[in-house]
Amino acid sequence: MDINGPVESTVIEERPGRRRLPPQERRQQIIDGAVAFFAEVGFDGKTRDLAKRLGVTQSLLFNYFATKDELIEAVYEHVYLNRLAPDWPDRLTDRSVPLRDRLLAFYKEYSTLIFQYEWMRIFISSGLSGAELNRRYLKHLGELILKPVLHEIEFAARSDEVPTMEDIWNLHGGIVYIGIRQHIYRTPCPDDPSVAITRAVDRFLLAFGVEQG
Amino acid sequence: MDINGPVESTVIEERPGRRRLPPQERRQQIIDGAVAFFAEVGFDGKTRDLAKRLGVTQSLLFNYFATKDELIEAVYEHVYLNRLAPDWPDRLTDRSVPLRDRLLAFYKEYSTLIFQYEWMRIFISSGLSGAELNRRYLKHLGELILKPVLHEIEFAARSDEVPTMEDIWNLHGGIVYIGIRQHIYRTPCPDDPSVAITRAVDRFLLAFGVEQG
DNA sequence: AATCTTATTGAGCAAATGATCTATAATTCT
DNA sequence: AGAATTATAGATCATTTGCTCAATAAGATT
Repeated sequence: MDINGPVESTVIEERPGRRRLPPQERRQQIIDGAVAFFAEVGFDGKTRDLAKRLGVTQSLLFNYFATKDELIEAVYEHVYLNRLAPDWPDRLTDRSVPLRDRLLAFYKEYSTLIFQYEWMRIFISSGLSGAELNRRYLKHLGELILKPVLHEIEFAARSDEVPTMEDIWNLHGGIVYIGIRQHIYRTPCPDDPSVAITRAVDRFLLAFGVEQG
Repeated sequence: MDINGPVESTVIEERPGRRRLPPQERRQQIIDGAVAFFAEVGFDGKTRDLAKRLGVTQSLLFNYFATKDELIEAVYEHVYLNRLAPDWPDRLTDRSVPLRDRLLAFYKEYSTLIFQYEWMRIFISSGLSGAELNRRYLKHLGELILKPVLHEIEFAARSDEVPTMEDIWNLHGGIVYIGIRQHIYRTPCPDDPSVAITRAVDRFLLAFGVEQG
């Protein structure tokens, strides 16, 4: 017996006629669709194709976004927003936790966030087209994440060598490259990148004599 | 006194009228211009803009290439061709040379080849758009370069750990990422990447106990 | 049930764009 | 120098594409 409310509400209604949605909701639906669409075909994808995929008229898009560029801007914001969790700087510098654990926790969490089709492709596309948000994101990443990582490794280093910022970018790049191979090049990749990440982090720490438990 | 022939022949003639070139030469000129153009604006750049940059009519382009896609294909071939020097597999496996020297020689040579505006951007653009040449290139890279590198490091390894193919891709990705930051993200980068490369290679070799002179 | 509000549609415009075709003039050959 | 060849230009076509606007109907209100 169905006592938990209308299950049929979860069934997608294939009603071919027009479907009237609250503007807020429709706007979000368009953005979500646009993210998936532009990730797949690039920002030169045609608004008519996007509309067709949404099951909606092309002219409707321009009711919610004055221009295509404005829609793309909304896509940027939706994708870039909250990708850098605000608590990472604190967690990365919490010296009550072994540095290796902090780094592994960060990169495993971060990689599940960014090793996603839509993020990877929109990130690279927007980088290619010189989007301001892209440069801002990388600057934030450097300042809020990588620079603290540098200092933590410096602090924990037991060897005479100490890492440079370029070394940190190298560590980071090697890891990000997994996502690039997966979603940009569409090359065969390990299903679970965490072992490659672990090994990369361990090699890095080893080079600077950081204790690894 | 000018006795060494007509110097003025090296002066670029700003003749505004039509300039008739041998087809072979014009074709090459168009390809070269297209490489620079598409690298800058992406493959959705307009043929009219390309023609204007070349100082030539748009219709002329279609005299040399039946379609825009055919032109792009020619751009791919021009850019991808001979990027992987055929002697690297041999040089990388020449055990009369210390492994570290071989790796450093390869990556310094390879990085000067690929850390270039046009290559980097066309490589990434073509990867995004799923070009077949891109996947073929990466497959070749893996088979002809990275797999030998793996075996050489395995052979030279003095630690109990031995690298995996994923580790090699990680080494490679960390290095390539320099070029991505430079030309895709247009982020501040070291003028000379060779010190970062050297340090990355040394960290890698250290992790597997390879002698480093 | 009738009315009102407005989200959505469908037709269509103006500019952009890939591609075509004929006229023109640069270069070569005789 | 004149004729022949053909690389190039200029005009133009057929679609495509971002965008507009008046008409329509879905859902809320009374």
